[in-house]
Amino acid sequence: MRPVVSATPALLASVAVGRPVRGEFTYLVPEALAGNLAPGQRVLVPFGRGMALGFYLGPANAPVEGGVRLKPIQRVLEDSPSLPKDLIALLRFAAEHYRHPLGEVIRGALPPGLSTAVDEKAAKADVQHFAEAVVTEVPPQLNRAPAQAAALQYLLAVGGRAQLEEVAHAIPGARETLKKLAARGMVRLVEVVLEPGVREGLIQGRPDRLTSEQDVAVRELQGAVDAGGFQPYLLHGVTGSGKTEVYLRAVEHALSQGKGSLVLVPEIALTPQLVGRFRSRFGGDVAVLHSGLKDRERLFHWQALRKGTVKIAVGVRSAVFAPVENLGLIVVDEEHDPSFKQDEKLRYQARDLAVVRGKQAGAVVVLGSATPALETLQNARAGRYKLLELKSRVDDRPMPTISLVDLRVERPREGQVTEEAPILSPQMLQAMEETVAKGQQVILFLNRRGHSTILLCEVCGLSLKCHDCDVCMTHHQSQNRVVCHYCGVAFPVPNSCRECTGPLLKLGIGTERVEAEVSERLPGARVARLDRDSATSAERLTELLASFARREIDVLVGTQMVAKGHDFPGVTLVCVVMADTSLAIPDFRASERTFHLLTQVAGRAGRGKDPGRVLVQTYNPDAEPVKRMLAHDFDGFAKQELEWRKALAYPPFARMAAVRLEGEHPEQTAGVARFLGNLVGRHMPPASAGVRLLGPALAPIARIRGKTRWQLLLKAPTHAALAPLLARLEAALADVPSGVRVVIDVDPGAMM
DNA sequence: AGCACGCCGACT
DNA sequence: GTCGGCGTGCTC
Repeated sequence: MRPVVSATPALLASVAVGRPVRGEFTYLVPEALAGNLAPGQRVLVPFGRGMALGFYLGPANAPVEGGVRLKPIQRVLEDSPSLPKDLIALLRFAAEHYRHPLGEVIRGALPPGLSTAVDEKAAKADVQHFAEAVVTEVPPQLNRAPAQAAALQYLLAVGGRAQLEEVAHAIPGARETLKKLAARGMVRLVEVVLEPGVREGLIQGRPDRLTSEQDVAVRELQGAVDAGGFQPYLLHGVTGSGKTEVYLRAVEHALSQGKGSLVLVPEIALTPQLVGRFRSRFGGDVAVLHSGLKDRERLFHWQALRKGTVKIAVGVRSAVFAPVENLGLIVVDEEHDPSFKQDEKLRYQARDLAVVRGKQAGAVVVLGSATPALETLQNARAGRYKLLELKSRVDDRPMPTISLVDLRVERPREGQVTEEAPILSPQMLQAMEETVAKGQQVILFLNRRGHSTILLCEVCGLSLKCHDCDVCMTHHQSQNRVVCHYCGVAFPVPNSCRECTGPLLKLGIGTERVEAEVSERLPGARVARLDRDSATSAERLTELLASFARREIDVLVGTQMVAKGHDFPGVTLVCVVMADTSLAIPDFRASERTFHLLTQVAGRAGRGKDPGRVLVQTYNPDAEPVKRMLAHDFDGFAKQELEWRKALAYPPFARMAAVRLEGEHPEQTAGVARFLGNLVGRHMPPASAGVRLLGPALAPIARIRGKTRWQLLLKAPTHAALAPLLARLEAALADVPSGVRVVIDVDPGAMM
């Protein structure tokens, strides 16, 4: 019997609108479009007063309740969907899990060229202009043309070839000058039409021998790629054990099987070597995605990946949404790194989404680290991830020897509190002297910017604090200012106490002060500093790193920027100026962070032919992370830390969420806080569900820019137990006055 | 996010 | 009497 066909119901479409509104919207499908819609397509829809960019998600089955007047889809903006199916699934998951409007999530994942309501446009190929020197030295006939001489000089200094843009940046007006030089035949101007990813790349050999551990890991991964399907791995390899080569081989293998790969790294600027190795190994088959890309380049890479002409994407956390076709492999390098967490808009953890994406796409996922996040380690222990270990370094290089300097005993100088309390113990100074004398390099690590971190009145004992935030102002000598590291406000250094005009003591050390002291105590050494203040731009950062790699610097003083995956073979000594700084932070991950940081920075030592040595100054030699790091005992540390976390039900044994609010008017903010606090109280799941409030209900945690910030912390055994409560809260946010900003942060990373 | 609606102060 | 301040609320 034929089913009764009722009068043709209007075709309905479910559309996510690229505006910060929750939910999906239902639109009528005009007859003309009926056959032309595919999920993932960008469409133009009437929304409110005007038009909005929308994303067609699929047919809508039920018309919405209540008498809403449905509007028709206005237009389809592209023939084939920008969004592949598997990405839609991932974005849906992210929107739901991290409680963010789907339309916004989708829009945020697209390159700028596709995130506005305009018709599809193909990205134009990128053209780069190069200048190449034809001569090898500045000829005398340029004596009377200083500008041309300077431009040519620059070109020769950088190896005879540079991008026009770069020269023009260094020497204003160089574009014209170089044209004149070209007319004289001294330089050649070359136009290079770039294929995706083909950039300057050093050709670096593919080592033909792997360590036996690397070999085991590579074979395992290749097998998993061949088998197809989801399989997550934890690649736990000590620093210098050659994890990158394992990634490269796995990606190579996936490529040979026609499968695409996605490689996530914490920060491109800090990992130029890794990017360089991918480029030189795979050339035009790699798209490198980072925040420095111009809109056009971003669009270009997106489309190249979408079409499948480029099969490998290397990028920062947002690249987890890159449209890699036929995805076979996902790599997350330094998976423990906190920069995989996005802290605004969609508050996602890219490492976690990478695993979800792998599951949805049926891909192999490799999370690699020398010091895995405890979450990841627990997943491996529970058998959810397969464990691959690299316990020895490549070329049989020994692990660096680590020793402690107990600052309670070894006072750097006779230790009265003075304005210029010294920082470097005799042992550390001596080690540095020896190292520099041998022509080797030193890294000095201190996780604090500035000169001194506290300005304390000698008479009344008050310390200088930010007017708006409850934190001490840090003295930055180079700018001759005091700066609030919380809100960024800065003003000239006061020469006396605000309250009683007493003299100010400068206490608490930062990298600036360390740099000054090293320069003073090691007069012959070339000293530089690497932190957010000195590396003002990405170029400046690359420049500093390159200069250190070229051994133009003997001692590099820096914050965590120096700790990440750099490979400087000349570094044989790593000094930790004070291991205790990150331990005092009131965060349940403080200990883990400290261990990670210390291990990462120690791993910079001895990556060349000479053995490495690490010296750690501390006031707290019994602190667990310090003690365990000394013994290279990650497993012992992790075991202890996991037991503690389990006993107190912290992640990875529980899920957490923070509800944070911030408002202009204290009373209004407090009112909203009480309102939300009550709401949570009223809708708290039964005790059996295990959802708990952490600490005092809603408590003010900080002041920033004069606004009080409140926070409510929730802990639950599973995400499923937490989600309904969050949904409840989210629904109530509609009633919150606009003067108060509320953010729900699921699994809030380091916040406590 | 836009972009309205809406109810109180300084202007022709 | 009206222009316009931005608080509040809605968008298929």
